[in-house]
Amino acid sequence: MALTTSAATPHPLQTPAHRLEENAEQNRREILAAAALAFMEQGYAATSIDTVAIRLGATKGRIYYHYRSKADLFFEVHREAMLMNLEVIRPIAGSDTAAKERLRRMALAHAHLVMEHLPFQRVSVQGVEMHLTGSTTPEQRSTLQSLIAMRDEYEGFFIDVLEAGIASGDFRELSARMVVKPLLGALNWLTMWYRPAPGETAGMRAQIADQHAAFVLGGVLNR
Amino acid sequence: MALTTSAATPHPLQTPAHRLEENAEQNRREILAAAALAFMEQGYAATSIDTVAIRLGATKGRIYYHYRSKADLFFEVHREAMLMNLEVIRPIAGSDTAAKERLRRMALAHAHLVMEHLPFQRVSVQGVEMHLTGSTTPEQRSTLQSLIAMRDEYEGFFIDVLEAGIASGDFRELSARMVVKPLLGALNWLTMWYRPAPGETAGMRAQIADQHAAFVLGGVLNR
DNA sequence: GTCTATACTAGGATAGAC
DNA sequence: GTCTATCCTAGTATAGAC
Repeated sequence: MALTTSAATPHPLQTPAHRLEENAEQNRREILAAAALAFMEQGYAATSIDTVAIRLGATKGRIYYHYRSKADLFFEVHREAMLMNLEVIRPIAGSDTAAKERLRRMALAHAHLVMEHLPFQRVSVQGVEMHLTGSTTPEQRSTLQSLIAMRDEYEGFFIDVLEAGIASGDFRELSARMVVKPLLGALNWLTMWYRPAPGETAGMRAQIADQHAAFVLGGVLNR
Repeated sequence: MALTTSAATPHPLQTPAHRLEENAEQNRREILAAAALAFMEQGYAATSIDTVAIRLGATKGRIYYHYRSKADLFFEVHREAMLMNLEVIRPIAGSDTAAKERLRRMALAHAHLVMEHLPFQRVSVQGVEMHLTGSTTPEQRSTLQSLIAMRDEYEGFFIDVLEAGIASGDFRELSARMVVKPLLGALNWLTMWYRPAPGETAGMRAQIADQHAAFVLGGVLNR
């Protein structure tokens, strides 16, 4: 091995800036994924930074260099999950389709999101129950607010399609704000029991997603 | 105040044995209720025995006298919740009613159970996600097994009525084992968002329960 | 039966070496 | 940028007084 070549982390002067940022970005994503996995398996409170680090084949130091605190790490995982979901659902919610079909597609997409990004989605559900109210810094509180705003926006997409369907007579005359809870609850419950089977195919996930979409659609349909 | 009268805890020789046991039983129930509340608000891992004790206006000593460990305390709360649910649902599930109506009543009852015993039910949901697999003693593992058995029995009641409805053609041709997940998920999601409003009436809860029962019934109905 | 005092450990977070 | 070493608090659990 040549003594003059750089270590794993190249010297800034030898590397274009954007390349560096890519690496840093990649690094952070790797940490987030490991954290999401740990939070899914043990829950936020029971997860130690050490176990996340070990998962990465590293030590605390690496994590604390990139994230101020365990709470911040959790928030980043949560934000990542919300951004992902909004990005997928927003175009479907905004599409010019009958409420019935639109809701079916949204439910289908959400079920797929949950199954295919399970660790992040599990964290996102833990975020709902999050009990960080006491010990958070004012800075973290504002982060928490923005996460809640994203969640509200997301729920809003479903409320909108429900109201459209009620107005058109496709759906029963129900309270959209109320029924959106069991609707998303049925889908999010996947995070509680679904774990990918060893040799699972996309077809098996599609079947689960179909069943769930049919279930929640039936739940609001007029007959 | 007479000097000869007993303190809060009377001497055994002055009190009939069954009376003593009632007091002990009452004492444990009080601890369980405080623990359930704390576990609901902060989650199992983030709850300290100290905070449960403070809630009781007592100290750790009182709790550790009655329960060996925090895990045992959690298990007792969980068991209490499961016993409660089984007791309510079993007779409905066993009643000689058409599947459609039977499921509606079971869903209604479950929704009411969740709302009216929220702390215990929230713990029961936390139990599903429970990650105690590593650090439990063999004794605790067997307790955990019995809790899982109760949960399976409970879920079984819903699977049975679903299969009856499929056989009779009232429900769609779906996999009962699969659809029971979003069904109970929709109802259990109540533990995530429902909190009794300050001056809440039984009528308001009945309305929520009705909406939920209608939703899950619609989810499986044939059309 | 409940309290106070205390032993003991895990884990969040930081400092400084490399 | 990551590691090692360390500080420090919080919290489980127990012992012994009352």
